[in-house]
Amino acid sequence: MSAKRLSCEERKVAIVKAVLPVFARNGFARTTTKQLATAAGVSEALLYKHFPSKESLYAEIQSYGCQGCDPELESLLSEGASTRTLVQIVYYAMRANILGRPCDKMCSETRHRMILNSCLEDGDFTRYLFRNHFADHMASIVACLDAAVRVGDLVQSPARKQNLLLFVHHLATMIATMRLPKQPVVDYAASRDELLNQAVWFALRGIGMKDEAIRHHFRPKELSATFRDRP
Amino acid sequence: MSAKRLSCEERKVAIVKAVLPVFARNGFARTTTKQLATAAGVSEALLYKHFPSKESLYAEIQSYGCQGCDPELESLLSEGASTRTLVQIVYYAMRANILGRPCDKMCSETRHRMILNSCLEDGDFTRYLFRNHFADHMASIVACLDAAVRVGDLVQSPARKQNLLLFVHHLATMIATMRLPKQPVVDYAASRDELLNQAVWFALRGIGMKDEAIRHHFRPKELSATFRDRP
DNA sequence: ACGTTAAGTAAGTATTCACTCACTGTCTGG
DNA sequence: CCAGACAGTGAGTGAATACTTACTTAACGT
Repeated sequence: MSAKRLSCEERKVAIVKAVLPVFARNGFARTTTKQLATAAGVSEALLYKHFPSKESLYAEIQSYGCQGCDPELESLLSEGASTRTLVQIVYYAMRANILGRPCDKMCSETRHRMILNSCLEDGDFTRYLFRNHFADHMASIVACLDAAVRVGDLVQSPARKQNLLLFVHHLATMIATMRLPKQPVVDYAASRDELLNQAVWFALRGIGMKDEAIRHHFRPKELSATFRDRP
Repeated sequence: MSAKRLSCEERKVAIVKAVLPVFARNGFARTTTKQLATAAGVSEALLYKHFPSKESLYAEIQSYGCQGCDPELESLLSEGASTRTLVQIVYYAMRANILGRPCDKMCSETRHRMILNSCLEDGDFTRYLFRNHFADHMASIVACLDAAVRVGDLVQSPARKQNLLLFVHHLATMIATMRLPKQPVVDYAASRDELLNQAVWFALRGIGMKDEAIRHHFRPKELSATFRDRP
């Protein structure tokens, strides 16, 4: 084997990166340390030089997976609370799950597998992800909801605002889940783009947006172009 | 050990029943044949008398898990296509996932774990479940949508009708998924009943039901009583 | 140049796991 | 009552796997 010599930290990062998709694809128990070593291009022994156990390596990839930056979402949120922003956020969330994020540290599939694996186990990874990535933005998005209500684009809901947003996220996640196996689980009889549009409509109506407002602000083609063009 | 002597078929069924929740909880790879034997109250050797391999036993529990009858849903569907029926079905689907089905061969948690495990693997189980349990009823539920549109309770949706129903199901499934770990993944800041109501509102709005119609047909307390009272 | 440090590995070991075999006890039909 | 069929088990086996040990080699400061 004989890997190119790297510094301790470089090697650690290299291992984590290489190992992440393998763990995500097979789950913890089905992944052997040999597979991990091969994927990282090093010997098993070296794995154990850097990580005391398979478990700790798994923990490492989980925390690595958590520290995702989401520049697109950030810039969306900075645009100020409005119906328009709200629509863009819902579209973006749905798109990230159905079409995949364009520039992402780990691919969407890997992320989904980790989320589901986590929910089947202790839930730590997913909980952390929600607390950090979701909770932070929650306030800004709720502000959008309020703004939309104020201008009459949104009808108040009996549901807690935060839960409405969770529901949107849940829907997106589950659609992605259905596409995880090689042969998709359900047939939506629609292209990815069509499915995306259908899901966004459902979500926007679900949070209480009026049809006129949806039709006015949700222009699939423009939005699609907006996100494709970003770096 | 020495289990009570049963006929071949009885023992087979007994093993499958006993083993199902264990597989569901730990997933395939993390479950050992020893655990399975202990759960079934027999020796590992006997397991192998009845099933040629661990894999085949897993396959067996999957097909066993698929053949679920749903008498409540059946009776709902037989009531004729109407907005009222539609609301009841959405409520029932959501309730079954959030509160659990009252009388079920396997508990809701087991079912969810199997669904997710399946999506992370080949998807066969979940696909089969959709094809058999969902597709059969799909036509009747779509008829309800049509009926609701006809009487003006529902606004037509840009989304395929079947997909609207899938979206409802997805939401329900994901809410249940969040509750799988001992410590729930997200905090909805609501009791189960409140959450159920919030999710039903979201879903009904999502499929395009007008607020007046929802308020008119969705009476949580009555519905709750209806389903609690059934045998 | 050279000694120290640390990255890296080949070849293990102990254990666990899926699966087997040779055997025992018990029901049943004649 | 007994012979044979069959439910059931204890005690394995070989393969795989998580982890270790004893060693090699590249890098670098002085």
